[in-house]
Amino acid sequence: MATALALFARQDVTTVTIKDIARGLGVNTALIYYYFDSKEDLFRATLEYCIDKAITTFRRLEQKHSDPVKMIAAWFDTHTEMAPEIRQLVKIMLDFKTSGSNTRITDAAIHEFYEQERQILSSRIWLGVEKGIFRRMTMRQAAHAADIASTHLDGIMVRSLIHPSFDVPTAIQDLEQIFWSYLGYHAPRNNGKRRGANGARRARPPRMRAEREF
Amino acid sequence: MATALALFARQDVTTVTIKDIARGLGVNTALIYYYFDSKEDLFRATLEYCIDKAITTFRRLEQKHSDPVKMIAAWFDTHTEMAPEIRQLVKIMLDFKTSGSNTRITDAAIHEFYEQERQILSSRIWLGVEKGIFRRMTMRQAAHAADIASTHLDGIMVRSLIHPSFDVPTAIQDLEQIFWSYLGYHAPRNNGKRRGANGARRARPPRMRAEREF
Amino acid sequence: MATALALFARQDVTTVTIKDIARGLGVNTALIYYYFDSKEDLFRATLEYCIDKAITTFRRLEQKHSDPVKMIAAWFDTHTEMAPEIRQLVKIMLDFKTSGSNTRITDAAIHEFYEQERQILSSRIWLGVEKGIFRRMTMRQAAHAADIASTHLDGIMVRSLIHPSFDVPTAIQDLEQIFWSYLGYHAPRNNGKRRGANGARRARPPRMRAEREF
Amino acid sequence: MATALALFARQDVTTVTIKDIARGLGVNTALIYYYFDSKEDLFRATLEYCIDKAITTFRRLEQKHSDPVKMIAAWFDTHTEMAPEIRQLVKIMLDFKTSGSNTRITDAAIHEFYEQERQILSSRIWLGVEKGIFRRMTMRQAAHAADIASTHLDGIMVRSLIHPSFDVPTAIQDLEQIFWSYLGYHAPRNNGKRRGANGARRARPPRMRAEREF
DNA sequence: GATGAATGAGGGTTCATTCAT
DNA sequence: TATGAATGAACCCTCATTCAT
Repeated sequence: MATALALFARQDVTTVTIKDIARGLGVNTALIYYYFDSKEDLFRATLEYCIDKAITTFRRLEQKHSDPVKMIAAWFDTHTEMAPEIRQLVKIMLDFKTSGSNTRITDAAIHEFYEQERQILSSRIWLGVEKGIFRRMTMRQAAHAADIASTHLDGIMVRSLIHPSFDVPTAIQDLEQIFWSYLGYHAPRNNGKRRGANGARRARPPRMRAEREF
Repeated sequence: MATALALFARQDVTTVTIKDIARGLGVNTALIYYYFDSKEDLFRATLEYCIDKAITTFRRLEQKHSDPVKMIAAWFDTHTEMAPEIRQLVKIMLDFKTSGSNTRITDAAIHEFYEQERQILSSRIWLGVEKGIFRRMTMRQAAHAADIASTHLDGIMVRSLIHPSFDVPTAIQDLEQIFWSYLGYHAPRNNGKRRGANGARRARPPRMRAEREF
Repeated sequence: MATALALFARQDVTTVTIKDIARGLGVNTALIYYYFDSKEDLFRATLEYCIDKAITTFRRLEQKHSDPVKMIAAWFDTHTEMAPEIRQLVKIMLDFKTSGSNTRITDAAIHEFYEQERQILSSRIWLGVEKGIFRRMTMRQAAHAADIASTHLDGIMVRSLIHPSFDVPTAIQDLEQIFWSYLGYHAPRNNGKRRGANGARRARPPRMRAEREF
Repeated sequence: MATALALFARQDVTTVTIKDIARGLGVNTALIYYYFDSKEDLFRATLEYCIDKAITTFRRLEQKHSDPVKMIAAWFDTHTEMAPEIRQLVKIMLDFKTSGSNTRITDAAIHEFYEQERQILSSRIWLGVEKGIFRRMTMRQAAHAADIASTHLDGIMVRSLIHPSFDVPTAIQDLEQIFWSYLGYHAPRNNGKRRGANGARRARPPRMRAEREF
């Protein structure tokens, strides 16, 4: 599935042949049919495998960080670090939708993915609201905020699919800034400590004055 | 090309056959080859036709509205009204990118599309900055703001491709609100007058308190 | 269909490949799919074509001979002359039955074939009964007599499929003799005149003494 | 082989896969190759097994009945009772002939089957001739008579393969009547005693007047 | 302009068969 | 004996493309 994933992410699903996948694995074509019923079955399994991986990653973030701000920051960082994988996922979900194969179960998996993302994000946003870190809002609004961030991230992924030179890390950073502002959270002077090992996220002068917050 | 466009938008480009298109037109398959060199050529032409249409629409907006706020508002409205077409365009650009056919000329067309969008938007943002309607920022920052909005719109389109029930008008409205705020523009009390004939954009209670405006 | 028929008759339907048929015709494989939907469709069409041919032959006999004895004799002669074709037909009907593809329409064609055969034969038998040439019997019994002859002929065809050296002409001649006897018709001294041009039906010493005529 | 036989009889030999047979047995595919060299080998073995069963049945009849009339009557009864098995055998012999695999040894088995049948039948016919029960004929003619009955039976089996609703018991009864007549044997008034347990063989009014005996 | 007929290349899938264990 | 995994050869079918008319 990992091999298939790599190919599905690069080319169109219909352009990837079973033979390509078999060749990528160094095995015989028929062997794929020993493990999967059909190309569509493999595609479905790959998509689900991919979604599972993403959900697991999200869940780990949730367990690691109890502080809302830190978790959300880590969530953005994860998207920066795993941009290629998430881009793959978005692309495959799109392909799946237009491939005509509408297995109920996979629809459910896709739905689950976005649902999980929303839950994890919105629950932490809500925690921040309760703690008085973020501006007052309803739970519904917290979920809505999560959706907006998630939608924008999809946009970033698509842009980077269309434009290979698109600067994903910066775009995510921009989104993050807007997001903090949207939550009414004034980030402490970014003294460079919060940022993890991710070299991609280079220090940049704050683009907005503190008092105006974009 | 219109017929091809409709099919390309619904299914994957590779799953649309020349015969499908010919059948859709009620003509013989071979006739398509009388007008286009190959399937790829047709695809390219269709993409360009589609992009031209979009650019023309944008240009018209520019000519119609000299006021920055009105033009930008109209730009959002256009995206709401023409969501299906724009979704098509995004989908086709994605397909084109993953179809392996990297004609230089089409790459240019795609680039041109985003460039036009950015120019139109950013020039008006800049005008607003100069007029003191929006917060102070550099030209570069104005262009950046345009990019952020454009990226988010792509995200909305993708979401609606993945999730057919995704509420595009509301998502665009949310984006618009965030965008005004980002520009430092405090919209006058939305008294429902600005909204055009678009029934999809139903009146909704303001989701945010005026004083905070997220 | 004639080419397919020849191959279907020789080998198992499943062993005949589309490529075999195309090669037999000197055309490209894909061309077969230009005229037929699938291998099964071709098979079905071939079977129907084959049945039509047989029915046409029978009908011609009926129109040619008004005399019951002559028509029935001609009917046997036809089976002798066209043994290869009829053997093909029987084989293909069998294959069709075991191929799992149970198109209603083809079932109907097979049924039609046997029905036509019975009608043609039994109507002439009945005419002979009315004329007093054959023994007295009901119309139902006439139809039954036709069935018995037809079933035996199928047996002859199968035997010749299993045993390539099986002597079909003699077997048909035997059946004919039994049949005349069954109808209570004592053939006039077979002076060799009745037999047609068919060299296969060589003159043979009468196997039975005239007075007993089995 | 019994499992294979059941499958071969239902579907075309080429459509039965080794996996089908293995699944039917609840064993692994490779195990079949532990006992048989190839699919063809299995097919051959199955055919021979099937033929052996039939020959054994015939031999038993021979040993059981010394009276010619009784044995021949029992022979017809056996065909009525075991119609499904014999139909299988005929079908498989046909399939074998058209499968292209012409193992000498299996040809011999098929030949042996018909030879045994002819010997058993013709020897009893001859006995009847010698005893004066049947009309006078040569040994050769006795063998020929056996062939005619056997051929007709094949026809009956084929008919029932093609037409599942074909009335095999009645067809065999018809054949039997014709056969007695052919042998010049005037059956005693059928008082219902001779018929065995076979319910399928319902009493029917004699279709022929005694004095003419068709 | 427009069509019916024809083709070559290749894709998904199946299946008899083998091999290491 | 028995199995899971692996393979090569083919088969059916599709499709972009061409050609004669």
